[in-house]
Amino acid sequence: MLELNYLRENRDEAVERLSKRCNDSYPKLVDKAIDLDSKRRSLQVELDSLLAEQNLASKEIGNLMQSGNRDAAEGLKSRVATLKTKSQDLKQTQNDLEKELSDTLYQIPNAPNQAVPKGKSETDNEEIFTYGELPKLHANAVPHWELASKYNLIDFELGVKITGAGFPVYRGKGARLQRALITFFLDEANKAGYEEVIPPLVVNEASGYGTGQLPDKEGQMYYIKEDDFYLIPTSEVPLTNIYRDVILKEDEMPIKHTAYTPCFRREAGSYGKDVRGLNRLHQFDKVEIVQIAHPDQSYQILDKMIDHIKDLLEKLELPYRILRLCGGDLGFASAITYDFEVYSAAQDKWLEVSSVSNFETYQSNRLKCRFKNDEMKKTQLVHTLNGSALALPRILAAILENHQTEDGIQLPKILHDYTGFKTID
RNA sequence: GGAGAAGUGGCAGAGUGGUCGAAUGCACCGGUCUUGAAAACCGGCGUACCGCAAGGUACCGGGGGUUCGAAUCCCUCCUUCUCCGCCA
Repeated sequence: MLELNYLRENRDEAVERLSKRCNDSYPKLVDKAIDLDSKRRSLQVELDSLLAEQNLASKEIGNLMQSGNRDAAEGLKSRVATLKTKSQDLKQTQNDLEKELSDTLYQIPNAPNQAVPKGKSETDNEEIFTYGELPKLHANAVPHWELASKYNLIDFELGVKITGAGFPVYRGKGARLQRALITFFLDEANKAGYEEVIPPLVVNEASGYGTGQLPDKEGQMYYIKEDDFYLIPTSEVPLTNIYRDVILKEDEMPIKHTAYTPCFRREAGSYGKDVRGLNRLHQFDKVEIVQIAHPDQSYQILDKMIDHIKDLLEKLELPYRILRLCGGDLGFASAITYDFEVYSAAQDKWLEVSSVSNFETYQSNRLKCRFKNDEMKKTQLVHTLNGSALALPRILAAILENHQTEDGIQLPKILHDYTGFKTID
């Protein structure tokens, strides 16, 4: 969530930045939060002095008891009892205020960075970079789900039988290609200095709140009722939560982690178009990169993460474009997001394969992930960033579709050593 | 799953109702000494909120309760360890 200090001291700037999201309700929420906070603070002052008086009186009672002055002690006791009733009342009011304040803060998304274009929907996203020629396919080219079945790479129906729609079964060269891509992505991340992690695929409620999936995206996660656990929708959740309630040393940063994990998403409400084949699944594989960064460095780091992903896509010989998301399309917790889309030729579609974001202090504020600032001698919130590098299914779809020939699928050179085969035919 | 024990500052470890935000040791930071280092000695050394400051308030696994007063007593949840059972 946004920092109260920031809202208090830069109210107009916050409202201005939030306006990029094109939602009228935010200024009101900001003012409500500021108002609740100031009430809470003045209440705190009142409560503190009341408690100070109680504490003092209690010590005095102790002294009186020891010196055998019972009557005086009893007198003070009743005085304290009055104070206590009052302070308990105040405490209750304060708890209510705090609850209302945090509810309000949870409803305010991150304030977009200055570079984020104002806009309502994906049509307002800004294309900032393109790479590669759009491939010209042969006359009989088909979409990936047909290729998958033709070459026996993925069995969608079998997945329906075992589980349900959106849980494909990869097999044969399909499974091996998938594994090769995972290894390739992890190797590249390792080379770039990311420490590899194998995290839990199931997280508790606190972790869900830490990275901002809860409370707003509750319905998007699979939930295990008996244990109050959630299946991860992305490894961002366990990776970033490693640093929940942690105070780092300044020279430990930036911290860089990568992980391959399956990701689980209910995708409630997105049935219908765009769900064919690998385009949208309930379970999919992803390699993620995450950084915990010094606030002064996070935007440089964001650029490096972008370069890392560009490099992956270019090595895979896939045409792609980078979009800077407009305010309306920006994720709730993000200050700025770049989406990478590859061109999937047979569908004639751009498919999102990566999303790189700087969350600034929005997540770290919830996570309470801070560092000791050596100069200022203060603890300060870190910046968190993450990006997909990369999401597997759509990459697989694009590889199959773009590299198909009359005689089979020619794999990009970089993968040959990883797969052990060059073509699928 | 059954039985028992325990959770205190970065770590170790005291503290069983009052002056305890918490002894002590180690680690860490600053200083003295030294050509330099080590050792020794001196000082500092949790987080958050309010305050110009002095200072105040909260926090001893989480939550709740008893009491004028709780790290200390009670309830509950979580976690860890030991033993038994089960199992990859």
